[in-house]
Amino acid sequence: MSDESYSTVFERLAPAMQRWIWRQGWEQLRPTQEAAAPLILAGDSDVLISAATAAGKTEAAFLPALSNAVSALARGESPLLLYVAPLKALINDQRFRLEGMLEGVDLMLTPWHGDVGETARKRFRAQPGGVLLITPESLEAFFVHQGNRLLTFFGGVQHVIVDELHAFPGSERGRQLQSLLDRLELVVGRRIPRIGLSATMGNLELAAEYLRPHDGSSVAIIKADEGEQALRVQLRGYEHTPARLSEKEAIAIEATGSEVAIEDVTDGDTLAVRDDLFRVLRGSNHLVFANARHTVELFADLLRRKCQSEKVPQEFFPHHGSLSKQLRQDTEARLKEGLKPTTAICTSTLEMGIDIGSVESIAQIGAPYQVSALRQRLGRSGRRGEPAVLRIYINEDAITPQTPLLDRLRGELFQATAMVELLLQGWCEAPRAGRLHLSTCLQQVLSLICQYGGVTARDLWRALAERGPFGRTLTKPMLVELLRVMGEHDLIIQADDGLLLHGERGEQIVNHYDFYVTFPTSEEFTLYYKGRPMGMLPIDGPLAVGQLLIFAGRRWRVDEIDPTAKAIMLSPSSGGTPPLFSGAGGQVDGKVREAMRTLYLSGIAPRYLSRGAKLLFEQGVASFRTHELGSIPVILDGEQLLCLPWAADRVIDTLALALLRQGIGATREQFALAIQSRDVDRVRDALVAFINAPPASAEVLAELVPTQVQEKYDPYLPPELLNADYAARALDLPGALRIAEELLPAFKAVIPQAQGKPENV
DNA sequence: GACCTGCTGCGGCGTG
Repeated sequence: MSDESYSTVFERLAPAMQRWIWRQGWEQLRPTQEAAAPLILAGDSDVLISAATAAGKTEAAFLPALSNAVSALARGESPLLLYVAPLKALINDQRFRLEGMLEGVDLMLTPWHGDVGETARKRFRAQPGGVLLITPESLEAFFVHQGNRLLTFFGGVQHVIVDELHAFPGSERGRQLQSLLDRLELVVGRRIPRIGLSATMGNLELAAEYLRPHDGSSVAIIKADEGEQALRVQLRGYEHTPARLSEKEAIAIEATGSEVAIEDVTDGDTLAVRDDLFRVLRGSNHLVFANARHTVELFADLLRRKCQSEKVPQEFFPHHGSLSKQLRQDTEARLKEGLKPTTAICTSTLEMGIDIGSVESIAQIGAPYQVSALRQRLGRSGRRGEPAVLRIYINEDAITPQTPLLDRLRGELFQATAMVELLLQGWCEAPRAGRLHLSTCLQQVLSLICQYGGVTARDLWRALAERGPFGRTLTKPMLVELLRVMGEHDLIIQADDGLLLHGERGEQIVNHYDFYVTFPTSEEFTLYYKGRPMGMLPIDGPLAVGQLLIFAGRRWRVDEIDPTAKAIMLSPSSGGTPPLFSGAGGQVDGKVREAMRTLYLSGIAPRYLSRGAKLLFEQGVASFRTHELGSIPVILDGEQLLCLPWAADRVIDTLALALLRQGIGATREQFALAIQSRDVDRVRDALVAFINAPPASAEVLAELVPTQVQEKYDPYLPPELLNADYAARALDLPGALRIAEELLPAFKAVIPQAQGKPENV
């Protein structure tokens, strides 16, 4: 950037913003800020700014947007800058950053989310304008409760800033936000320039289409030059070794009244991971990511006990979404202050947004599901100029003559390695497009009725589809069917003049505060110790008084369960197992599977693999070669045919359903398609039939899935719509057809037999 | 073989 253009942009900012820049001691603006400012100042286009964390995205958006607000003030207007973020904590952080920028500027700053008190709300309602920092849910509440005053509150809006944009596409919340932003434009009667702030994403064109549905190509995309941050990776591999005591021995010892130490019943390889974490992480700040909350609890407990037995200060703390706000904030504050060495063992809670400062290294237990998540996690590591450090820990089963072929392939190690390779290549997943989002559509219908006090079907079509974000996938017959079934459930009624109003049930739903949230929430019990809340535990399985569990990195006994208050009283205990939290599986991208195949074919272990990991890698390659999976990706494995399509989970699921439809049992097992048949000819004929006469749509296959209800308002959808929604969400028919063709030659070849597994005669 | 996110308006009562 030349001096001339620097000064040009700088001089166009409001004097108050210039003073703020001086106070920061900035000698120049960053290229992203230079590029964004003229576009935002002009106020006639949407802008998507994509950069790694801490790259000055917030300033790139706010310095010019606030400058526009200052100009409007000077013209005697009352401008509004609307900022939407996915996390309350992010709004609280941004509030303090913006306070400095607003010094000497007559703009009110209003954070607005569920924890914000009535006083601040009253102040904004009395004098709308300034900067409003809000969540999608609280914005929804405005439409529900202030439908006839929206113009008063939002009439002056000049820009909408969407922070952490990458968190939105593909989800219910994402669609809800798109709908609300469009409804806002409908209310003010003009296009409001949108500014999206995003981490690196796999496909910025799709992100732009998210930001401005129907017109993504008009969005100006500004991508920061990430620079060359060095990355140091190590991937450590462990083969399973048994615990010191078997389960039987442990039970026998407990029966005599003696206590069994947790270390004696924990697998040897798990303890080895603990020991390595303890050895390398002690003394500074780190994040250890685990894929599941119970893994977080297990390692937090093992490391805490290790600190105790070694008589050193405690510095390992758990952090996940079911822990109480207090416990989480204590850990966050300890990390941020940086006074005492601190390692948080966490789930994706510490992946995004909240300011915890940077940490020295990142550890990851188990293969991640998405490269984009790995990249986000890595973004937390590496102070300026220092390399980011990543350690991945992979545990695989020990190999015995009984070990199934799939486990011999060391899939988790190869998945983790493939993801690191893709990370190094700069690739990451693109958001999923093409979903119907009928659950969210139903919610928006109810919300629109609140806003306008009644709407016609024609109004709904115009608002949601013609100009709104549902237009790409929602058809008129679908909307008509949705409205019909909403009437059946008494969610809506039609007045004599054709106006749609809330039915009795619809009234109940919109009047409950849960209505603004568009994703489903499970019933959770609060855990108490000495009257102090420790966190929330989702209860799906049986839980009994006297049961032992690990929570918040400690061991507990359940003393009392109060179902009405949804409360569980605990007391400390020495035994316990981590609670199991339920959940559906992740979805791995096809590109990751392809990268795995490349690794198997090359047989060359990358240098960042530890000796143990290299050993597992070589075992995987050996099994792959022994069974000639490179040339024929199908093998007879006991009573089943095991097939390796090297495709996305969604594609394998679709293939399994295609076979199921023809009477052949098939399921996805890890990255394989397990076909419950030894009859190669029959499977080949089924594949040929699938290719030559494919089902008319993925919906035909989706009908075979009994568990389609997943989203909040799914229970209200009629079978056909639910089925269509599920098919668009979970299946990929074109992908499955492509892979079926690729697989077909293998089923024409002589299929080898897996070794090492006893044959049923 | 999963994780995360979020929540109004109003009445009643106590306190400074």
